[in-house]
Amino acid sequence: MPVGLSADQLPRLDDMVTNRKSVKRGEALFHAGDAFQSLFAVRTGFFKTRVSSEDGRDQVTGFQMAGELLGLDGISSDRHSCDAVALEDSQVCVIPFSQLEELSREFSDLQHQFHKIMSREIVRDHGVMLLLGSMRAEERLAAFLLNLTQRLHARGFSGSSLILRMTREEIGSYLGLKLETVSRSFSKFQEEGYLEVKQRDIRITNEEGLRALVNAARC
Amino acid sequence: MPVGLSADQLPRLDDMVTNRKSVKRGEALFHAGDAFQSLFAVRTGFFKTRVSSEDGRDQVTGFQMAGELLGLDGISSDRHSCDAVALEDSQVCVIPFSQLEELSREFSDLQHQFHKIMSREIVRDHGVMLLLGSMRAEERLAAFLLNLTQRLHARGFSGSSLILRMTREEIGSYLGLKLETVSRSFSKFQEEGYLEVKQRDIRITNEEGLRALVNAARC
DNA sequence: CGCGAGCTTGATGCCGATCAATGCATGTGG
DNA sequence: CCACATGCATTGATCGGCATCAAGCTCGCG
Repeated sequence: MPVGLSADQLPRLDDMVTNRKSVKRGEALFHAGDAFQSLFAVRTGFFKTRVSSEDGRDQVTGFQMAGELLGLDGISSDRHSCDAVALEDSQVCVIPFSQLEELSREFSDLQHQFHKIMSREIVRDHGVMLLLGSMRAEERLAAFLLNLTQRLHARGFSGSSLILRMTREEIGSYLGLKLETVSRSFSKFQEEGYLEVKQRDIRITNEEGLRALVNAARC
Repeated sequence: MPVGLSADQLPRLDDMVTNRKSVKRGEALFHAGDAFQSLFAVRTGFFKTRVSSEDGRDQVTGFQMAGELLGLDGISSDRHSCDAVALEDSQVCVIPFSQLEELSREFSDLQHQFHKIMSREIVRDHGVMLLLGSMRAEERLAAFLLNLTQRLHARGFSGSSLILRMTREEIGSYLGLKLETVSRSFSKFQEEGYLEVKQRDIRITNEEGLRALVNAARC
């Protein structure tokens, strides 16, 4: 679990998260409606989360990579409210939520860290709302790519090249666009010299350009 | 604070929330960048929260009425990440966050309730993302109105008529639409007999119709 | 080698943005 | 009390970005 913690907590925390679980590419870690018992920390692999409305519509609400937490949505009603699907063969730590609450009553550091993580998820969602509510297609894609590379970079990967784990359609669903629009934007970025795109293989050749695009003020 | 709590906690909780604060219409309870110290529970009145990007764009991320909580965004970085602005003269309870964490280490019910509230906010945000990412203008407005009336109804107000506390522009910002589109959609709803609209005074005359609109599947 | 899932690219159309004018309510000063 | 200013809402006309429909392409895999 990606938290700052002090020495005496470590063994207890270790106990809590001994339980591991593997999820194959394409399979769900949990579905909307499933009973909520545990949070999950991604150890390896890559996930998407997805909500659906009664009619067929659905929306990708996030992509999660190593070190990120899944399942926070389930606390509110003791049932998960979204699906979490592995985009590649993955492994997670199972964190029984009642144990987490118990431990965090003992260790205020852990408690505070957990609250920060939930809050960060709320702040992230607000950022996505801003993106969905007020950016145009290319700005959305640029913001998405910069966010992805930043997170990958923080995990020791290159800050300038990446392999997409998700399809154009999934990117589109996340960004509120159709897959064709995503594809066209990729092509546009390539023409403009911001990216080299080979299917899911992306190299950023002009990060400043992308950044400028996102911050393109009141045009 | 709108939580289920057991008897022995009440006095302690009361102590925590004795501090009140009034906010006049148009004033901010807090701004993005302000140091975070407390959460706020709306006692009376009505708020909007709003995030801004570096360029001028901003996005309304929510509307809060009596009993709802403000400030959860601030936990993640010890600074608020959005503005909270009163849409009418309002009063809030100040809830010092460190005290809340302390108390919730003692009382697991309170702890769990608080976690549920944060999780509910995440689930709500996912719903808004679905709305912004995949609904068309009229569906968005219908969903918004149904959500508002449902929350008002839960507070003892009429389930079928309401007075909007926010402008068309604020509704539009929340729904990812321009104010003209919001206005046109109101007019359309009136023509179709779903609503009676007199400026900010709304009467729902065909709730089922609105509900059907939101659930209009894969058209 | 051929199939299928995913991706690209083109042509067309529609929804909602934009631009612009008018209407309506509230408030203010002469 | 009226004239006028101001903020918000409505409505019309036009435009543009993205969706939609459609065709071909790429690559991995049985």
